[in-house]
This record gives sequence, C-alpha cells and structure tokens, in this order.
Amino acid sequence: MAKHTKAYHHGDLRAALLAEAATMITEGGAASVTMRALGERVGVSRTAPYRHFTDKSALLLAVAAAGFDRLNDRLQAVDAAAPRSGVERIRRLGEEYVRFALENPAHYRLMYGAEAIARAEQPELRESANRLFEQLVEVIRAQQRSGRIKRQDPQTQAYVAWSAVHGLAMLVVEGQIKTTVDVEALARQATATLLDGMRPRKARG
Amino acid sequence: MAKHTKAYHHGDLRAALLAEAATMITEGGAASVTMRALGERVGVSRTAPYRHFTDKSALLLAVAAAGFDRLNDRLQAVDAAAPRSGVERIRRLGEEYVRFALENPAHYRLMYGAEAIARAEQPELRESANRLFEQLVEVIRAQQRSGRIKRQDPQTQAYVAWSAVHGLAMLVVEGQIKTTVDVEALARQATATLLDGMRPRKARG
DNA sequence: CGCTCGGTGTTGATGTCGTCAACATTCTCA
DNA sequence: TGAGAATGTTGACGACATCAACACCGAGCG
Repeated sequence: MAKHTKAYHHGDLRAALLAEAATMITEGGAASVTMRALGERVGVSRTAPYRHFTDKSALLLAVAAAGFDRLNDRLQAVDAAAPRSGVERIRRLGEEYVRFALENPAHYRLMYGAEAIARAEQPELRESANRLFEQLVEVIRAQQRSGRIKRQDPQTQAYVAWSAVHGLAMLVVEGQIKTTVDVEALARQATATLLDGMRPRKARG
Repeated sequence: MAKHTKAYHHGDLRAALLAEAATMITEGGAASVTMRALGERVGVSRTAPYRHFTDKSALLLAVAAAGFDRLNDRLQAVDAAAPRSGVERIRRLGEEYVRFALENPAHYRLMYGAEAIARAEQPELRESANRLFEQLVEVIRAQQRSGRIKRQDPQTQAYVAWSAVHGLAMLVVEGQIKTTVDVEALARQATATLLDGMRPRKARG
C-alpha cells in the first residue's frame, strides 16, 4: 500500500529489467541485449518491458545513465578520501576513472556510445555526464585557488583532463591498446603528464 | 584483359560498395547502412555484396580500415609540411587528428567502435590503427633525441598523447562536449597541455 | 566458333528482431 | 464489491542479415 509505482504484478519489473540488462551487457555487450532475451531472463514476456520503457533505446539509456551515476559515486567516494588539497586529489580521480572503465568495459562503451542508444539528443545522459564534468570543474577550481594548477579557464582544463582519461579508457576498452600493457601504470603516467602540463610556470611538486 | 579481379558485371562493385557505404555512414551513421539499402543505392540486389564481403561486419571493417588509411595520409601530409624539429610538429599532428574526427564524425565513430563491427579481434583494424600509433612513436622518439621532450618510454608517451586527442575527438563526436565550445581552441589547449607535461624538467619553450 | 565453367548477381525463404494492437489479468481505491 | 487503471501476454507485421538455389556473363579451351 505504501508504494504504488512499483510492486504490481512482477514485484518491481523496472528495476529488475535495469539490473538484468546491465548484467547482459557485462556478459555479452550491449548488442546482446534483446527485448526477448531480456524478458525471458527476467521471467516476463518480450513486450512487458514496454510498460516501463517506451523503447529499447529508452531502456539502454536508463542503463547508461545508471552507469554514470555509479561512476559518479565512485569518483565522489575517492575524492572524499583524498587529501583536501594537492594535485594528488586530481591524480586519484583520474586513476579511479580509468579503473571504472576497465572493470566495466561494455557498460562504459554503452555510456559513451550514442550510436547504440539512439540518434536524437539524449538530455538524460548529457545530464548525468554533465554532473561528472561539473564535479571535475569544481576540483580544478579548488586547485587553482591554492595555486597548484594554472589559472586558466577551468572549464577548458576540465575538458582537457576528461579527454585524457576518457581517451585512455576508450582505447583500452576498444582493444586498441594491447592488453599486455600495464594500464594502471599508463593511467598514472597519463594523469601525471596531464598534471605536469597544468602546473603553474615555476611550481615543481 | 589486364585486370580480372575487378570490372566484371558491375564494373567494380567492391569499390563502389565501400564508397557508398562510407557516404551512407556520413549521411546517417553506421546504423543506417543496411545491406538492402546499400545494394539499392549502388544498383544491385541486397545479396550482391556477399560476393565481395563475407559479412556485413567485414564490409564495415573495410570501411573503417579505409578511414584509418585516410587519417594516416592526412597526418603524414601534415607532418611532412611541419618543421622537422620542435614540438610544433607534434602540436600540428594533434590538431589535425582532432580536425579529422570533427569532419568525419560518424566515420570516426565506426573506426573506433568495435561494437558496431564485430565481436572478435579485428587484426585488420588493429593493424591500421597500429600504423598510426607507430608513426606517433617515431615522432616522439625524434623529439626525445633533440631533447625537446622527456626521455621516457616513447611508447607510453605515445599512448598518453593518443589518448588525449582521441578522448577529445570522441567526446565531441559523441556530443558530450557542447558544440558551442570552440573545439579548435580546445584541441590547441589539449595539445599544449600535453606537450607541457611531456617537456623535460627545465625546458621552457 | 561454340561450349563450358567460374566469377558474379538475383530471387525466394528462413529465423531474429523491435514494436504495435488487441486481449487478459490484477491491483487500487472509492 | 466493482470499475478503471496499471501491468502483462499473445499474435501479427515489417525490416533485417543471411543462406541456398538459380541465372547470367565473359574468358579461354576445343
């Protein structure tokens, strides 16, 4: 009686669908998620998901958005545990970001693959990604205030930093960087180089 | 009489298919490429392409590989025109790389989207991408010799540089970076930051 | 010069998919 | 308790990739 948006016939189909779809993505990539298979795995018919998502795209979109939320949470947790000041804070964020991608390759691909989801603009996804970006901008602003990185447009710097970690994550996830390479070390090197480039003229940490 | 691999019934179906598929990708994304539509646009039946490509995946793979070749050519041309020494050389490469992605968003996506192509390892694609990578490693080695960038493992540095430009390209192509942003400027900033981070301790260009 | 054969292209059929529409069930609430 | 809404199911449709059987054509052999 308390909740009524959920727990009808199935119990909580919407959540179950999201969870199962995420599992399927992990197991066999986004392409392996089919309405029929999904329904079967959850124990409902193929069209049942349409009561909760207008589209297959909408469903994948929700899964992707959930991925962004998870990533955000992890980054926030790492940031909270990091020293308040010092570029170490950014370094840890960058490394954790790449780690997430490595641990959830197919999910990560989905999150950034507009193609797989739909053609139109996806405000929901942009929103999730944007929260991530804004968080990064804030950290950079803080470091600028304490003079640890250059006082340039923080937004631009955030884009550059995001590009670096995202690029690395993507190359690994798509298999362009041989798996024989120590990706953790690569991530450290990438963030280190990045931070060096963002450092003020004479500082030497 | 000279050539016999080509110019049979159609003239040169294989090449025509590759060209038309590339056009379709540009116009409507990789998802818009369907064997039926492709055949129709080239003036053959839906299954004609199977005489030249075992699979739809194989066809897309060839298109993607061609994209890498085009990108390689452009980078080589830019590099040839750049001053032999000086980080300017790397700077121009980075900017040209991003420019290519911006001009061919859908094609670029395809090149790096293993998902859209197939599941298995794609040696052909890896090969094309690797040529690009090796070229970058060479340029970095040259700069190391002249002491313009740190003497670290050039392969690692190349991965970091590649990550930076690829990440930026991807974020823009996928619409994660608002189109209101001056991407050219962002590319300049990214390469500049990168080069700064790769510079030896005391150098100041 | 005509025949044949491999390279090339076509048509028909199959199985899978996303999705719509009509129908069935079940929960909520008045 | 009964009605209406929320939820789920089955059947059907059109698009798709792809296979198999068939048709065409051009080159080289006799």
